[in-house]
Amino acid sequence: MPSITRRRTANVGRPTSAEAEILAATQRLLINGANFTELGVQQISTEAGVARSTFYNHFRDKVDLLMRLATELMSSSFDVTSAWHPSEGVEHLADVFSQVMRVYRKHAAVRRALAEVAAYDATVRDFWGRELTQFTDWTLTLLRAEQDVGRTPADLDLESAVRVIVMGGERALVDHVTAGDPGRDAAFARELALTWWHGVYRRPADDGGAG
Amino acid sequence: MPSITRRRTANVGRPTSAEAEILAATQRLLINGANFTELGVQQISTEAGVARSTFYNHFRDKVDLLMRLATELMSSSFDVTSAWHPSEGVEHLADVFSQVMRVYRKHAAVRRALAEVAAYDATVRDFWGRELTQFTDWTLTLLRAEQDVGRTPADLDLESAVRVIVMGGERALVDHVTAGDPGRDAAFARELALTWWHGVYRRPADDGGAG
DNA sequence: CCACGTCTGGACATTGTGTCCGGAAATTAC
DNA sequence: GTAATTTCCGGACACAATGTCCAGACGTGG
Repeated sequence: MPSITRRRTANVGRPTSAEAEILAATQRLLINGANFTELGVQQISTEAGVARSTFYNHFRDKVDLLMRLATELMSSSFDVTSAWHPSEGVEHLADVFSQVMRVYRKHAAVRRALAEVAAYDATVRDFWGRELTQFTDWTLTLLRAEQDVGRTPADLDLESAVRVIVMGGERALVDHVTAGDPGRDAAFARELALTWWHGVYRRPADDGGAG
Repeated sequence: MPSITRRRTANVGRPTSAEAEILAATQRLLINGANFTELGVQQISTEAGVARSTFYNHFRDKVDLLMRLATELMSSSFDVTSAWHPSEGVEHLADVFSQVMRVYRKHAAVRRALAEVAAYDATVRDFWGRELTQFTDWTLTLLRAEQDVGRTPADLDLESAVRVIVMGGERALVDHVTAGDPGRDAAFARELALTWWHGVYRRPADDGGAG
């Protein structure tokens, strides 16, 4: 893959140029349930009301387009999550998950596309992986601290626990958002929070130190 | 997609025909780390020492090939799992997960390919979904029974819990197998078992009713 | 030897990708 | 207003991969 290049030169003077049109069109198509992989450059261009060649004036290829969409849209759900701390208790954690779920629902289409392409494209996979690394690192730090203070069992296998929480959690969340009943978002968030909480602390609901 | 058709006519008379050759070659390529999506019919045929047209004599397309590989190889890890019952306790559950992990490691390549294609192909996604449905149903039944007997908290949201366990667990498992240290399979299995156990029962390690 | 089924190798139509270019159109600079 | 610059259009091109089709080679069993 060549370098990034192709930075717009005088985009400033033209607010809604073809570029924005293409990004919007792609989102529209994705939201309508289109499958990113079998979405041709032609279709995207047509939907955007733009010549196919124009697409290539702005994007190296479909993957480039997807990444741009992602960075543009993905108001990191990480910010929401990382604000939480065990001292705030389980119920608060459930609230956090609820918020994350809202973010997921909002950007569901793009996230679906990301997951889809990540399965077979290394570039996107790495990008996505980097995104998840934030969570992994954060969780690891948090769990280690809890363990040091003796709140979490000493025999907890940190690496495995983090994997179960981050990878597993992400997957369950996506599955709920794509297949579950939106009316039960809160219930799901609570269940997820409680499962992690008790799973990791391995004891009854002693509100996490109520402190 | 057309119907299933294409059943071998006189396969019996020739044990190791092109068909087996192709299946084996594909596995070889996958195990060597090849990406199923960017694996051309030409490459597969060449690797199998067979003409490209021969490929189409046996498989409708690449997806067909993948499904055949899958059903042939996937000695359901379900059998292993479904043999377990809560009365056997957590540690036994960890053993079960260890066994499942062995199955996963063995068929890792094909499973990776399945996950990959499932991301963008409906046929494979459905197939894969059906596979997971077994687990979902089983877990649901089990949890409901536990809840009826009052061993599991009444406020447990069944549907969500199942999602967290099955989808999340599968993902974490795959992640561990592909990215984790094989030497720590047991540790991971145990962590997974303990997290589910305590997460679902929400109380300390009262060995699950000890029978 | 003949019939049958399989394998071969190549031709073919089709679809999608990414590149390139000449000219139209619009924007900016002068 | 005119010239220069940039973008967009639309179409041509080369290239790669799919899936279909067929004529002929090959080998086995009757």
